Amino acid sequence: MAKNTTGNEPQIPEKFLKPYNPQETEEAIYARWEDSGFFNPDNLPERHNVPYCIIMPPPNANGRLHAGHGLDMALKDIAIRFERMRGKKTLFLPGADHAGFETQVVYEKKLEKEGRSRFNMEPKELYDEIYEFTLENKKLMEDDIRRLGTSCDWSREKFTLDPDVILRVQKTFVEMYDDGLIYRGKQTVNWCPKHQTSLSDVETESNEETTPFYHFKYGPFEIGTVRPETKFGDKYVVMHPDDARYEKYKHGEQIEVEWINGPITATIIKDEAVDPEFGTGVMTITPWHSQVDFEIAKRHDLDIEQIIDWRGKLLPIAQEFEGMKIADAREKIVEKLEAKGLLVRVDKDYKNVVKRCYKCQSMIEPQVKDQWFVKMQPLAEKVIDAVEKEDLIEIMPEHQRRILLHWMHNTIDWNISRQIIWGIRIPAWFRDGEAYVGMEEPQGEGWQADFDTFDTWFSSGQWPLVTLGYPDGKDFKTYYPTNLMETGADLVFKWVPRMIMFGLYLAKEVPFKTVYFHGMVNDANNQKMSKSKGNVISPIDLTQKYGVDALRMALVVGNPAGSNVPLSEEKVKGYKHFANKLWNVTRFILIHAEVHTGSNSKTLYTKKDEELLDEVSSLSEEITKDLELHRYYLAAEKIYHYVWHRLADEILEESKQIFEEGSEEEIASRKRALYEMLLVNLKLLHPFMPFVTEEIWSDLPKKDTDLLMISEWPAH
RNA sequence: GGGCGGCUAGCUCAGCUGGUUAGAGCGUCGCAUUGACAUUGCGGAGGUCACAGGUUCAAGUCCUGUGCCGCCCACCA
Repeated sequence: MAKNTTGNEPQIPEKFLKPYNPQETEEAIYARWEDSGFFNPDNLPERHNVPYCIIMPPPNANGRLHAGHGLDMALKDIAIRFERMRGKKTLFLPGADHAGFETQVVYEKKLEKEGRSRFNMEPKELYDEIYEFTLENKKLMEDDIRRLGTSCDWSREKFTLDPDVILRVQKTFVEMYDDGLIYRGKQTVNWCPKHQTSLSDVETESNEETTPFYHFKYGPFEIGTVRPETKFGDKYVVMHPDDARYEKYKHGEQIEVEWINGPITATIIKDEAVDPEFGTGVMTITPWHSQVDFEIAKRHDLDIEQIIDWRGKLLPIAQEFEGMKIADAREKIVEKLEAKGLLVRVDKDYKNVVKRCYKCQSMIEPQVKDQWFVKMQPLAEKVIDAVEKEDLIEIMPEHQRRILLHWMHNTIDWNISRQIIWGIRIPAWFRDGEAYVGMEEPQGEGWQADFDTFDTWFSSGQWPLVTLGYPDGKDFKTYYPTNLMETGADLVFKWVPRMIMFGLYLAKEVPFKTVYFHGMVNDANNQKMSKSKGNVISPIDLTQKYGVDALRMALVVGNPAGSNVPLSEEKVKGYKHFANKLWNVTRFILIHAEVHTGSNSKTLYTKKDEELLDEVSSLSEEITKDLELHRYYLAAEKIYHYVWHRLADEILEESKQIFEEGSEEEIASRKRALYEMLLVNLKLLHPFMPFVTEEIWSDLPKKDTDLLMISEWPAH
């Protein structure tokens, strides 16, 4: 108990005599919340009757959380805690993503370190190892989510490889196939020669690079290329049909030209894809290794030949260059053409856009491959109708709406086949060029199962549906469409439109009413965090140093929708000070409340104190409004400002004077008012700083609920 | 090539539908302070709101243009 030196000192809980120490309390508080059962909406008291649901974007189950997750979890948890206290029946549904390609890449790096390779492993062996690895990491990831104070219902947690999820995803594929929305086709795909898989466009990075641009003599023409190594099969020479310079050459005409490995017969093709303004207005084509060329070849029914194999080495067509890697072959081929007098000139500082694998930076090799494609146009149209015409989804910040729509207006068919083991199997079988799609293996001999797995976004696109148990689940009926989808701005392409698409296709309803995009969490200088720059800040380290509440405040204050937030240790430290300030405010109020509590509990408030209480009420209303409008950054700043600079700096200071010189009525009124103000402030702060507020609450002598987490919000 | 942002105090940024002398945090300078506060308080300095036009009784805020910075998308070989 408190030191009792004069005999008049108050009896306040001893813990308030020391500074607030988050490390000593956070774990126990989270356990209390979890044990209370109130994370599960089914256990909430009766007043919580209107459903409110947020589905957690499942973090990748292949490692710890990063600072971005910290913001992600904080914003959602603020919304959920606010709505829970307001009496909503709140479901915050957590999950974990197997993260197909991402995880496989992480695991391959691990194998590499051990001197192993996935290419020497049985598929089943590899799958089982990654599965085990993922389960281990999933636990760590979940610990981190708990650590951040996230009030989600763990009893409903979903993993993207849960059997029911797999089943649903496969069923969707079959249904879409039956509806004509999925087809198998030979198309140019983005092939990563290192990872041995095709990638979607969002899994590649396009950067402008300086590459030598070679000009060669090709019969009577001059052609340009940055990729001489693909030119072996070039037997078509293409020009624009209206190009007057080449009028005398007729479409389909054949000419003999001297080329890399001797004379070949070239065919003249006229096609409007050629830009007469670029170079000489003449090009040769390599349909297997270029999307544009492939399209031209298809239009004119030309031969299509593979030049580079799946590992990035030249095929027998290259004759003496067979088996060489691209980089080596390029040089040698140019030398040979030069020796033959066919090299006209080289532009050394030519700039062009090079596509690379977003994970390993290998140059993407366009390859032609049989893959499953989603026909995007009919699906995108539904999204456009829902978002643009019917305005069924509020998107924050507003400009992301335009970006999303722009993407939906310009979408191309989506390759969903991945040549990796770590994912959900595509339910298809092949026999003699015939394909069968269905949930069960077809009858008959000789069917070969498709080895490929789904692009991870094909399954996570259905996340709001599968987590709630579409189509028959009780939760689906209660919580779909969900209220808020809060996620990173980078997912405006990858994820959000796909969820809307699948939601409209399967459930005929948008999956969420509001989308809130947050920006990136950068370092203190607002530079992107990256391992190579060495400026990565671990959220968990920060919580250990300063407490979770401080981290949450630092991430949220001054961070409106869509903007990037610089995270500095100084800022986090500042909010640790704030937690302690609140702690001491409580101490002050408890001391005086205890000293002055007497028989006159019926004393009315003085006019002055009524005004103070009114002021808190209007603050509550303002903050409620801000939270309703998802202005978390403003709400957090306002309550911070009030507690520190109004309550502590002014009201408490003034109270000291009243306690010294005021009348008995004034003193009694003030001490009651202060206690009221403390209660309201703790409630207003709780969504932002759940731990310190709950910890204080647990020692208050008088309150409306045992746990602050489910106490009643002070405004409507 | 197309799209989207940003430009407000030394730094990081707020400023919602246009409305008094433009705000916060950090930093800085001065003063006070052993206290409810290890982590405190009070006060000060510091801004032609990127630039140029326009609309308006009124513009940081709306419109047009310019400049610089950043991000995203893109199949000119």
